[in-house]
Amino acid sequence: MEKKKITIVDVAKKLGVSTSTVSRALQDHPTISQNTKKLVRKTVAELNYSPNSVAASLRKGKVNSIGVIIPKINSTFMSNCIYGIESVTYPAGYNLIICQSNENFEKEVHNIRTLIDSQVSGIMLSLSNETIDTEHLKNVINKDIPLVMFDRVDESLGVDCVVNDDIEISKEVIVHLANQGYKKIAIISGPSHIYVYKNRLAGYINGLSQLNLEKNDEWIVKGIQTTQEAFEATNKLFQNSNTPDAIFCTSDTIALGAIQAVEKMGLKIPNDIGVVGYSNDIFSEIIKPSLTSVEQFPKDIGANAARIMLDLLKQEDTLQQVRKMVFIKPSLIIHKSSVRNSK
Amino acid sequence: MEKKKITIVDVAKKLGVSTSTVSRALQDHPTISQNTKKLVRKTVAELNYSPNSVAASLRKGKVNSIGVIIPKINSTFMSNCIYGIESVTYPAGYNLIICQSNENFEKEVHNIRTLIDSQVSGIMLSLSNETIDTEHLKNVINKDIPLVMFDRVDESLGVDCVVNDDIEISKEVIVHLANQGYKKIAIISGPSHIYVYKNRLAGYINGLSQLNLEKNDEWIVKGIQTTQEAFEATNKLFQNSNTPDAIFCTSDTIALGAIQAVEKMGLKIPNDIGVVGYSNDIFSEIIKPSLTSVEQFPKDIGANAARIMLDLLKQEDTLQQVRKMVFIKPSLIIHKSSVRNSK
DNA sequence: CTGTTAGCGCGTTCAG
DNA sequence: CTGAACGCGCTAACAG
Repeated sequence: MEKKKITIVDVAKKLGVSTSTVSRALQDHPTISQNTKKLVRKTVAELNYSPNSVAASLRKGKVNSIGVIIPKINSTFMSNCIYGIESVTYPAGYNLIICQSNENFEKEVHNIRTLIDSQVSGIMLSLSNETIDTEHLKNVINKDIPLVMFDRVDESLGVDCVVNDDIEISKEVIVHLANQGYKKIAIISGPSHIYVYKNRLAGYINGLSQLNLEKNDEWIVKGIQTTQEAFEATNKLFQNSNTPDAIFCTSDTIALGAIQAVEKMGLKIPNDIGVVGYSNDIFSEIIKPSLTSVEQFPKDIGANAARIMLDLLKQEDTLQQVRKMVFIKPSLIIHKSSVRNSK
Repeated sequence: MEKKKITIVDVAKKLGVSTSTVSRALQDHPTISQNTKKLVRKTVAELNYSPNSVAASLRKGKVNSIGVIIPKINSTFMSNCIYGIESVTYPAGYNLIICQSNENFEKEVHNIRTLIDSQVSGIMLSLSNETIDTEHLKNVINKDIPLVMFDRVDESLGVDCVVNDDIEISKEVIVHLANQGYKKIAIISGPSHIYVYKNRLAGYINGLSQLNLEKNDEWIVKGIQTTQEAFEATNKLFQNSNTPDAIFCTSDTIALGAIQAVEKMGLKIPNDIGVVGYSNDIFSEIIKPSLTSVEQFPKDIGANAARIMLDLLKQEDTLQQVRKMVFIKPSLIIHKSSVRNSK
């Protein structure tokens, strides 16, 4: 029971017109009479014809899809980036082909190849953790395929990027803590080869300098990822003779471990120790004391990256060599963990 | 500065062979000599040629992508479904074209149209909240495009479905509460036209009957979605003369509102009132008391749905009329909110 | 083992 | 306002 695919030819035959007439009618071409258009639409509906966009793409040499490569889709941050991207690309008539690198370099390279072969109009990318070599991206650039990076970017490639303004907001965290009377601020951060952690640390150091606060290498802990690691790191932090009175944690996961350790030591948050997290997970408000945290705007990051992509897609011919770097400013959500009752 | 696209013709010319030889070599066709294959690969690399898969698709009448339509990508549940889908489809060589309906019926219909036009090999779908009419899906079925539904499904369409075993686990929730000595169990649930809530409610009623527990229409609250609504609903629940001693909330969002209301009334969880949530959000463990909740396995749902899709894609010709309904059993994660110190 | 030929379904000149 | 004819880039008969 083979079902024959109905093509534009079938529509044309049934109506006794040429295929070009049908094609034009479907695209609302101005030189086709209203009457013919109506007839065509009617026949299309009757035959339940759907245009083959693969054929159209081949003919036009253009595909209406944008490829997106992200490390993992099942993270709040990334899925919200996609959400933001889609909110911009959908109204513009583009489909999204979404690929995961799974933090794997080989897969990222493979994804790039597939997207190039699929003739996507452009590629939006957030790098995998493993990616150091970017030869595969140079290939994209060579082929003149518009490329926009977001969040996990490589600035050195000279492509448009959209990122969190991690440095600025981290400075702001320090200012906030200083305003609350904390003077000895430690940081527990993630691996420094990752773009975002590097910047959060930079903002911290920057903030300390600006406010002339004490800087102490023992108060700078890097490479922490899990709550458990953060718990241990915090304990170690308080084994020094000179102990901090506040901790800036560059993720909420880290903050959770820090809080557990601090409470176990019998110290009170926020009066003895101030704690600030990063990413404003759902639980920040719910835990006690509620956690001051940095809220990011992944939807805006995605939407901005998508807007740049659409611009790139429009100009295309005019090879203006402008390069954009967009910084999305996160906000500091102040809760109880960093607000002293009496300063 | 037009960059000329290099095609298979360019490769063939440079090598002095025919295009078919190149085509076959690239597909590792058995009748091509090893030597020619090596030569072709070399030339392909030199010219930086990438095959145009749009043209190949048109020729073959087959596209190696699967369309996925979900209500919203930025939910833990859905993004994990996608993760599960991708983990199965990627190794099989398929791309995912992901569309969001945004809980909007019109957009869902539009998405379906786009995917059909794109000639996707198959469509995987989780319905929008708004969707009641399923004419657009009948169109997919008519065109013999493999269709698999997951989570938010419509059983009446006769297509393969993968869902949570909501009924079973909800019964289990009731059994657990009964074991803890709760006898007057209320339910606060979402809109009943949504598949999952309908089933959770069914499981609840089923469980009560099975255990011969008191049934009371005043203890059945439907149509609740936000924490705020749950807060109010809980208050109302306790204005009756006959008040419950446990509440089964069919989402953690609802549970949060219920807990707030109960605590405000001065009742103690779990001794006065037991509370169970659904979905085991990250915060369930963190809040105090920690929340007993149902953990779902979205990755498994996605992976199973994807496996069915691949099967469908393989058989295709053999029109076996088998229909599958796969139930993924969630687990009950028992925390403090439902475990009485003294029964 | 390789070349020749035809055509997938559509959009777009160029003629009327 | 409409039709005829060509070709986008590739694969798959059919022939050698």
